[in-house]
Amino acid sequence: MSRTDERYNVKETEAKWQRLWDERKTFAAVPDPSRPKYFVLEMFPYPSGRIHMGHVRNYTLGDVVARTKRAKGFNVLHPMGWDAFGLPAENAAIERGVHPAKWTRENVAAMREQLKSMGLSYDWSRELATCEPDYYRHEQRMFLDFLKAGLVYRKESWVNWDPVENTVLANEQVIDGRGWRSGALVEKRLLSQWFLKITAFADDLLDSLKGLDRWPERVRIMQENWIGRSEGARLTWELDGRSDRLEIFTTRPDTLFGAAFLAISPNHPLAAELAAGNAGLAGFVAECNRMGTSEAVLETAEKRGFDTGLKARHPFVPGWTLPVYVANFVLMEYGSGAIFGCPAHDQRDLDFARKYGLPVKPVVLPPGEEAAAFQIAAEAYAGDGILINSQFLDGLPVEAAKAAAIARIETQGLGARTVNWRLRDWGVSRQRYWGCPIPIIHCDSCGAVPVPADQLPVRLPEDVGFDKPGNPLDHHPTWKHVACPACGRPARRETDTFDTFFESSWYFARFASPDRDDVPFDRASADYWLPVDQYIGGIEHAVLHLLYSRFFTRAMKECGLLGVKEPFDGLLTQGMVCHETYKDQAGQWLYPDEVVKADGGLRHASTGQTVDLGRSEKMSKSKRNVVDPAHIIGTYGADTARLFMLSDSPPERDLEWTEAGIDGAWRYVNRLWRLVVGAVESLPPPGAPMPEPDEAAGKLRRQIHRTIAAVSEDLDRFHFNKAVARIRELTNALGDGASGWVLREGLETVVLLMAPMMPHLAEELWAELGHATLVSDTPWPAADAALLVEDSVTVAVQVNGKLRATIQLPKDADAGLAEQTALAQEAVIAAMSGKPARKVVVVPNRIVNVVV
RNA sequence: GGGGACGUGGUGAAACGGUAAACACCGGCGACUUAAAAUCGCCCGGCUUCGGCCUUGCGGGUUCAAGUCCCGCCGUCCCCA
Repeated sequence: MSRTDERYNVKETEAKWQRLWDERKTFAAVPDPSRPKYFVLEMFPYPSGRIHMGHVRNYTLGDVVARTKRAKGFNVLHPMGWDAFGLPAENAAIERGVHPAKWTRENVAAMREQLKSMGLSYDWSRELATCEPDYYRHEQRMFLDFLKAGLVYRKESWVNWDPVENTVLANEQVIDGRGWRSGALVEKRLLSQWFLKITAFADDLLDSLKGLDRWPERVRIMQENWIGRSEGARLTWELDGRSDRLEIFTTRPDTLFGAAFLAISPNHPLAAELAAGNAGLAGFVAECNRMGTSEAVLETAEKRGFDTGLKARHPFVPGWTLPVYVANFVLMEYGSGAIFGCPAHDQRDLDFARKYGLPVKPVVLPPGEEAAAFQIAAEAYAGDGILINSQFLDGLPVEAAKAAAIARIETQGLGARTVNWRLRDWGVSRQRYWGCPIPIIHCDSCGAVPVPADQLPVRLPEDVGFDKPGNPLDHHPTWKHVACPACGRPARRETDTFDTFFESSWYFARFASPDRDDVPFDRASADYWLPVDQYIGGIEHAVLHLLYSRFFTRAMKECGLLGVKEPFDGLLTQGMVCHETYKDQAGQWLYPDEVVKADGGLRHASTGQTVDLGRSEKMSKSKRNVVDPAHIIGTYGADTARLFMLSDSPPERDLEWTEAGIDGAWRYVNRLWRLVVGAVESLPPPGAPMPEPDEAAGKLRRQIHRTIAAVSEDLDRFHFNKAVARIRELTNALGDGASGWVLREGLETVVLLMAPMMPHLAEELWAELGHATLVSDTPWPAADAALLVEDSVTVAVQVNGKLRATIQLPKDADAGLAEQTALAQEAVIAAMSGKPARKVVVVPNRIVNVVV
């Protein structure tokens, strides 16, 4: 029996190499100033208990980057950990009676095994879990550092309160105004909560986006929009019959002479004051609050207002007064909670003015319009133009008019130029058990007192019950009762815990020195490893996680913990893993393995019932269109799963999981194995001197080295699918009768090039090829520059832009020869049909275009 | 409502403004098999009078040359949510 009749034993082989990497600590990272470092990090997972295809894709991408950089001589740090605090653990506790700590630790153990079966090149000695005190103690310390640095404050803030469960709900737990579990109508409650001053860095967070040139443009745009810088002016208006003034914010001070009304938020203090003596207004305010106050609701809801009866005096026109409305589209959180409306130049204001019969006076004349004839009908004009009907602003273009208006506002002491931000400070208090305790003690006489450093960490007590609704920390018999660190009198611990984004905002830095228990990380290690050179994860974290991490890094820098301000130098956001969806005749979702293909249609595997095929969507439990990675890895092996993740779609695009695709990858794994194993005996030994290659061998060598060059470049640019295609091409060529020295060179090249993608198979074949070393310790192959130059090139010949012929020319032939050869082609002569060439465009080594 | 991305064969996709469809998947035909699977080989955008002609969502534009750049539509998806 020849060796090619054997089968590649995936399970045994993959386990063998995983064990060996582990024993040899192949991927342990040690700082080494003599080598360039490379920190590659994938977003760490929430330990749900099982990995899903999204993880497989994410971690495969990261592993390819890590292994490639390693082979290219970088000192690579590639760690993994667990984002281990969060709600699902508490839900499991309530629903199944398992303690969150136990549930989480068991999930971590299970997922670690699953990740290990993927053959990822992690330095597992740096593994961390955010729910352990040796991790969260440091963030308690940092929180107190931030407090000292003036980056933390406490204020009253609204929360969603579930009156049945006695608990605070996250926004996503409120569905149609009701608690997701209890179904009770959710109330708004004011609670005192901790905030991190992310707005203190708003300018820098925005400006520095420009320097993040290895981030996807769309992530930068999303952050830019989220931060939402707008320039404008604050301006106070006098009110008839009142001594106080009303301050508004506007981005269009140039349109002041087109103002038709003022509008204040239903939550504005003035609205509350007026509502007290006005039942109609009070009703309107209550109605607005029921509707919700998110931007989304405001944007789409009908614009409505309530005339307060108050009149505001125009700052520049004596005797001109404007009505003051309470309006449902004005946000208290934005600007000063009050605006002026200019209907002619803002669509929302125009709709409002039409509804309430307010005047519409144009003050910006669009280019090409006549001032006398220009009118606003159904659409407001928001574009640039020249000011009219505006006294001292007349004749100015919009930008100049803004400046002039602000100058006048400032000289008259009515207000000032202002920059306004959409970004709000980060509320980090959560009324939850399974999170990091906020290290504060509340004392009736001393107020909120930080827990002294020597009493950290404030450990989360594990002896808690989940039978009562509400936060178990509140019900704990002893935990919260402590002496005030300042005065010694009885006091209470803060029972809120941190938002879980807190943990993920600095874990990348902890990886630099995860064993230090005295400091979050040591400065020297952080200085060596940070920033993360390549961060990889889902686009869903484009705003919050990435922005919080950028803020945290700045805050840590300000506290002297590290020297960089941007945590992630490069960012790759991978697309989703999708699958077709299936429904039976009753409209129930079906799992893919419940469906079989039969006579051109789809049928239920056991009942034979017809199955309806739905569109391909992101794999999700609710639609049941999931494929379990453990099952795939168990059947085909990790390498096959990894190859499929890389081969069909570029990483940032969505990937369609198909049975056929995984089969195709599996066939390639076996084909390559057979090719190598079948050839090994006929090959010269490793390192044998190269004989003079014949023509076919020379041609193959050129292809080998072209492939090295192309794959290297593709991997650098994360064009993994193209790299796979190039490797497959070379594999096809090697199976085409090559032998001897060149075949060895070709096979070794294929093995080395695909090693980052299919590391187990690569190690196995490398050993088969007679090497005693690991592929994982073998340098990346170098392309021989001499073999990359072609002496002859194929050049396309066009006539009037249409392809008519191709010609062979020596590389870098001069334009004269190219033109002469092109014009001599029969097909070219025919296409020119006797007309003279008016012009001949010659692009060397590419194309000749004859224009007639 | 605002912001963004995308749209190429039956399918996933390639293509510094320069020969559209590389590499695969599906499908078809053949070889090897008692047979099937596996494997190997060939074909695989459309039309064609076999000379060619047409083809990158639709309509314009820039250019010697446009899938690629610009403008306007249509559609899908994502973000603000």
